[in-house]
Amino acid sequence: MARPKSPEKRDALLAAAVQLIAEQGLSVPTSKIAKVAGISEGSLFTYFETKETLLNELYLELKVEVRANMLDTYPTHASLEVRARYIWDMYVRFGIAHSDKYKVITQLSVSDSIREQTKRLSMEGYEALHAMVQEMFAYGALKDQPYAFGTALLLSLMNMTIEFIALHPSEADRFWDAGFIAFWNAVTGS
Amino acid sequence: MARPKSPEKRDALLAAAVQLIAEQGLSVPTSKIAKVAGISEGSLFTYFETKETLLNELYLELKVEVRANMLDTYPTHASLEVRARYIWDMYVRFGIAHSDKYKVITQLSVSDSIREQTKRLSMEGYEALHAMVQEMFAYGALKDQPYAFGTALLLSLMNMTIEFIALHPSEADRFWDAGFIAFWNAVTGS
Amino acid sequence: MARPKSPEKRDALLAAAVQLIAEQGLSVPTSKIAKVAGISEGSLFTYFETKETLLNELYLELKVEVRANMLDTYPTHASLEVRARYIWDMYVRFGIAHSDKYKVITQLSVSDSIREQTKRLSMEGYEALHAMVQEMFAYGALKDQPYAFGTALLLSLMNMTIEFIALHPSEADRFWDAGFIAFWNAVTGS
Amino acid sequence: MARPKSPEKRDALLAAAVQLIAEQGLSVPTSKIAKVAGISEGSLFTYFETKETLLNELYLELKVEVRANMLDTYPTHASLEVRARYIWDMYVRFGIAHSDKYKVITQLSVSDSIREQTKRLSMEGYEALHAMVQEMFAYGALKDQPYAFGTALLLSLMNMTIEFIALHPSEADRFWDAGFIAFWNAVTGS
DNA sequence: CATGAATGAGGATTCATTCAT
DNA sequence: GATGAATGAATCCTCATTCAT
Repeated sequence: MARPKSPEKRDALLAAAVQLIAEQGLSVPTSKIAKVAGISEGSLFTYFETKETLLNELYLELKVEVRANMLDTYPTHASLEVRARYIWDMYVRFGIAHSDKYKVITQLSVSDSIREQTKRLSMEGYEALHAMVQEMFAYGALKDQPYAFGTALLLSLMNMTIEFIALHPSEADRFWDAGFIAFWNAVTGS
Repeated sequence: MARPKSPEKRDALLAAAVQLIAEQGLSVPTSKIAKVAGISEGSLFTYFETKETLLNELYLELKVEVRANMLDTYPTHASLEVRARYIWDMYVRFGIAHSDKYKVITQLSVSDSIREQTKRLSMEGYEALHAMVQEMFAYGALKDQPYAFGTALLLSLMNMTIEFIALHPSEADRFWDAGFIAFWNAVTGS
Repeated sequence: MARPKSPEKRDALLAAAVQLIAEQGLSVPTSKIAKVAGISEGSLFTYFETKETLLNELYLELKVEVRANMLDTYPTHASLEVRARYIWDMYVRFGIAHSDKYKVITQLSVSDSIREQTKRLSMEGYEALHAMVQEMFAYGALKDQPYAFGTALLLSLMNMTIEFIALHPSEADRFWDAGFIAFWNAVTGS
Repeated sequence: MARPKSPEKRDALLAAAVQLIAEQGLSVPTSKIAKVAGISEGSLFTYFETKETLLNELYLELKVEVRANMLDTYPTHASLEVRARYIWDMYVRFGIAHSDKYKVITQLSVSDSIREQTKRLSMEGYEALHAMVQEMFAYGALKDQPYAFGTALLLSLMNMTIEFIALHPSEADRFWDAGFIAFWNAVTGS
């Protein structure tokens, strides 16, 4: 449980993994990851027992980063719309600014290497967001749905928006706004 | 004059690929696919030059099936809402009824094995859908967006709905409807 | 033993084999040979039981062609030098004019696919040449060697000359002559 | 700091390759080579990136050995005939004593796996021999030919002699001498 | 006889993981 | 701990040959 090993190397490995997976997919050899991280092939396995472990920890780390980004300075006391827009902006901005990390999360999400346990862990800590969604629901046609439906909907529209902007970067602002409006209408419409 | 290439075998290979990829991911060995299809390992390559080709043809075949399912009996002359709901129902139904095919499409979509050409081909034939989205846009806040934004939005919500239902199958109907309403509001809301 | 099958197809197969082996080596697939010959993959095996058989028959055929070329109009009654030069010219000319056949003979000679029996057969019919070599030996330092040594020597110098000319084609005539002189001196020198 | 790459294993692989290629031709599986070398199948590829690389390095190694054998104790200041005979003896002796290596060189020379670069490298370091040939030319009918023609001639006669002796080992000495005399007369005759 | 699909034993190479140094 | 050589199962694909049509 103790982790006496150098955290720098661990981070270097994860960073290398992000870069390489974004470029070449989940099948990148561990040896390549180690080399890009400036670490020996064998040492990778003192930081991560198996490749699968590396992938799971990477997934968690990225999800944590995304969540921190969205929620650490979340304006709890602002108006509903301000808060919703805040979430939207932080997530979409992250997806655009860190397209490699975004891609990796996407790849890992559909892969079969992420354990249930990891998935569960990655979904914790979104209380503020759930609350927000519930508040939004109150006004509209989705009022009887569980908040999880709302967050899934939000996530799906944010992802769609990020991917659409990736294809049409010159009109980023326009789709950024349009996406949010669509979300707002979807959830609050009656 | 020789034994003709048998479409049944081709289909068996594709079906085996669907089953195995849904279960085990894109990394299933071609040998397993051949075995499940009841065909020798080498024969697979008389039907598909490479594994990549198999994957591309599979992708196309599945997309074609989805499209046919959505559009072959599309009620062109029905009201906008009926038509929208028709698309929604057919796609979502397909995703739920053929969760293995649905998973395979998802996996292939994010993989790097699908060629640009294949992607392009898979996007043809959606004119009716584009038209429908444009009609919907006319009424709402998204009126200035390209129809592609609308179809992306539709696709993303249908997928979200399918996946949500897969997690909560006992309440399928409820989320099925909720998803549609969300979509309707998202696109027509002002 | 009877060979009722179309000799044209057999010849086409051998010709295709010459071309492809010269270009790509002995490992050319039989399927390629068949295709270039305009014959189906399986039919190749009605003309030649195995690939090895094809190779052996090809070797023999080429050797026979070379021999015919050298000896069919051999000037039996001409002077020794004229006869020697005749052999030299005919063989070297063949090697240069049919570099593909020449290459194939060379490849087959060192390969392990030619049976002893084939090698033996390919060495028959050189009586005139042996006689000539023996006549040459009479005058010089090699007088006590078996004629086979002389023919080996001749062959080796002709091959060397062909290969040298292949590398320096612009000065073909010069090396052609020089080779012959070297041979003449080698065998008749005292 | 890790286990260092062992030159013994590299040598064992090369030696195994020599043995097996001499016996079975260039198509020996890498797996067999590894097994005979007492090394795991995968390890072969830590010593040689590809089979082609193994073959090229083997070729070079053998050529270097032959050259060293011929030239390392070459009697630079001896008479022309002594020097010529020295070359002849060393090369022919090598060919007879190491018939497996000799065979491998022959096979590789005609194969298409040897890169131009490798061929070029393998031809360096023969200055003494070139000089010797040129000296011999001075006396005879070949005086106007480039020295390369002379070395080609020498090589071709040495190879012929080795192969002839391989077929008639009981009379090795006789053909050994005869070959040299033939060479001497070929090059110095007028 | 001709055809070319079917077969399946290889074959070169890769790669996660282990372990000697 | 760090290193990278060692391992060998696994993978995609090839190809001579057979055989159904």
